[in-house]
This record gives sequence, C-alpha cells and structure tokens, in this order.
Amino acid sequence: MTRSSRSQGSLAVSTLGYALLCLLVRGPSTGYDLAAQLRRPIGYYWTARHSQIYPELARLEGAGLVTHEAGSGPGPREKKTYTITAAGRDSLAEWLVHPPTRTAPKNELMLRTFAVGAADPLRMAQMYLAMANEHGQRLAQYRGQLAALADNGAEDRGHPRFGNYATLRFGVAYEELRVAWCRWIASKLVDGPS
Amino acid sequence: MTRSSRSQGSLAVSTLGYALLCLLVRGPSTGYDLAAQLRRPIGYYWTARHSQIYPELARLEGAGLVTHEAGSGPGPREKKTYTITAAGRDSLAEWLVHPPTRTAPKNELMLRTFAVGAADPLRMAQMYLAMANEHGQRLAQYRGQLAALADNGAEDRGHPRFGNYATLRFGVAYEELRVAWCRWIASKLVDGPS
DNA sequence: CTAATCATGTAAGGCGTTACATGATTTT
DNA sequence: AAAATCATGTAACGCCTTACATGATTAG
Repeated sequence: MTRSSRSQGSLAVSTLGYALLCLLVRGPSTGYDLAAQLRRPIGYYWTARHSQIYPELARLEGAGLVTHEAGSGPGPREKKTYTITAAGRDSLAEWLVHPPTRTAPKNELMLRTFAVGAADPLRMAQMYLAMANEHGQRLAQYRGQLAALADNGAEDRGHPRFGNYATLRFGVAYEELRVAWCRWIASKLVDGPS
Repeated sequence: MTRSSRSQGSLAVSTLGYALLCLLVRGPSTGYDLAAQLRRPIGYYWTARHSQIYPELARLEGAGLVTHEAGSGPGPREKKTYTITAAGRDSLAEWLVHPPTRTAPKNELMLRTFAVGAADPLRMAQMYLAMANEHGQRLAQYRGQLAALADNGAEDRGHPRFGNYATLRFGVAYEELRVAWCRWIASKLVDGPS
C-alpha cells in the first residue's frame, strides 16, 4: 500500500499534516490561504511553503482527514477549499495530547557561541548587539499583538484565540530572554577581564 | 566545478562544516569522536550522525580547511585523525562574527498549543506537566554542569571553556522559561474559568 | 500599462535520518 | 561467550527549499 492510496484512514500523518489540521480546525481554507496563515503567530513556530502544502493536502484527503470543494479559480486550475472531517478532528485531538517527539536542535547562535574564543571579541560583541536589536524589535511586535489579544478576552482558556495568546506569551518571554542573554555576553566580551 | 573537487578552497561550506570546525578548533579528532562530542553541551544546540560527518570531513579536506593523518584502526579501514588548518581557522573566525541566517522554526509544542482548544483540557494539562518535568530534569543537569564550569573559572571570557559556560547559561535560562510556561498553561487549563 | 495578489501545481537538489555493512578490542 | 565500544563508510528514503510553470483579477 503506497502513500498515495485513497480510501484508507490509517496512513501515518506527518507533523506538517497535523500543522495543516491545526489551521483547518479553525475553519475551511484553500492551500494558498494556509500558506499565508502560516505566519503570525503560528509561523513563529512552524512554517511551510506552498510546494509542500499542496501535496500534503492531497495526502490528508487520501487519509480521509480533509475533503475539498472545487470552484473556478483565478488561474488555469480550479480553486479548492479544504474542510477538516470528523476523522480529521479525532486524529488531531489525539495527536495534540501526545508529548512532542524530540527533534534535532539547530541553533546557529549557540553554535557560534560555543566557539566564541576563536573569533575577535569586539566583532563578536557587535554581532551579539545586532542580534539583541533584532530580537528587541520582535519583542515589541509580540507585545503589541499580545496586548490586542488580551483586550479581546483571549486570556480565557475558552476563547477561540486562547491558542494564539498562549503561544505569544511564550514568544514574549523567549524574546526577552534572548535580548537579555545577547546583552550579557556582549558586555562580557567588551568589559570583561582577560 | 563539482562539490567533490579537490585542491580548491573557495567552495561554500555548510553550517554542518562550520559545526565540525567549531569542534576541531579545540584540537584534532576522529570522525567517530566528533560524533560523540556533538553531545554536551554543543549537542544541545547542534547534532549530526556519523553518516553525515564522514562525507562532510572529506568535503572540508577538499576545501583545504582540514587535513588528516591515517593510522591503523580497529576495523577493516584506517583510523583518520583530522586537524584544522590555518585556512580553516580563518574561515571559521570570519563565519563566527556573521549574524546567523534565519532558519525555519520547528516547535511542535507551540504548534500543539496553537490548537489547544481542539483537545481535551485535562489531557492537555497532563501533557504540559509531563513536559515541565522533562525540562525540569534537564534544568538540573545544566545547573550542575554550569556550577562545575564556574568552579573552574570558565566565567572568564579568556578561559578555553568560556564558550561552554556561555551556551549553558542560555540553556539554564531557557529551561527555566520552559518549565515556568508549561506550569502556567497547565494551571490555566485546570483551574482557569470557562 | 505595470505590478501585486490570488491560486495551484511540478522538478531538481540539498540536508538529515535510518538502516546496511564490516571487523578488532575490551568489558561483562 | 556475549555485548559494548571503537572506527569508517554507503544506500535508500523523507523533508524542505528554490526554481520553474501558468494565468486571471485588481490596484497603482
């Protein structure tokens, strides 16, 4: 049984598949729109290009987790609006409560930091300050979005945007940490002894 | 000019290549040993299997950034000990001061959190508490390692292990944040209104 | 009239994991 | 006697990015 087989619901769903279900559970959407939605705030934690999304939607449909309705689109092909099925909701609900599988960490900033002794300290300090700036700007954005959500009552766990609120709270705390750490190491490299 | 071309030093080096140089700048090593070194603490931020490391070392040698000396090994093949070259040191020093290229975020926990409303709140709370536990255990490990480094004087930026110290400081702060956030959302899901 | 946006797909190639393959030495 | 460790490589396959391909509608 190949992966493109239709009419079976027991095929393994990739994390990307669940990411799409996370969006589709909030309402029907086209592949194009899903690509656009993979921005704020979920795009801070998961992204995908349309070249990945279109084949994945076809797989989800083959597994019976979504269906689509086609209509006339702007281009040469039909526009397809995807909707999550009851099986899709069940599959998502079960996946959500499982602890995440550990994925390989990829943090280039910490990789550089591990070898910080092999570079010029002043140039490294400048790099860290530039990163502090970048994270500081993101922090300001996140704080603004968080305040807007709080105003709409999204701190309540029953609110439909509570998920946005909770992820943004993490984002704010993480950016604060990164700004503080970057400033700490920069000052260490400039003022510090030896 | 293909990637396997020898005797040229201008070929693009991948991030994995620089990760290996980050280790080799501390001293010569075999591919096997590099795979083992990609654990504490650099493995918290970057990992690779031996199947990736061996071909990458050959590419680095083709680019003139490392050399190797062969001796008799335990198995059917020769044991190769790699050493960073002066060109390798220069290339690394230049790479270190560049700000990291933005890589696609992959945070499965935040992905799940975005769709938290589609799952059973109590089961989600249990999952978050399990994660808080896991991160709490890592936090204890990191704190132990950090204290050992501090005792050896690694807070000094001139110390050969200052890189380990700085990355671990980030690790401790990050794990603290994750534990606190997981506990916050778990209590929100259990006690919270609605 | 030019550019952006909407909309869907495929192809080539890099990166990374798992599994296959070999075999000596040391520990249990 | 069996298992773990040391040590190096290749092959198959999945995930992901970049680039190729098409074309209507709308905004500047």
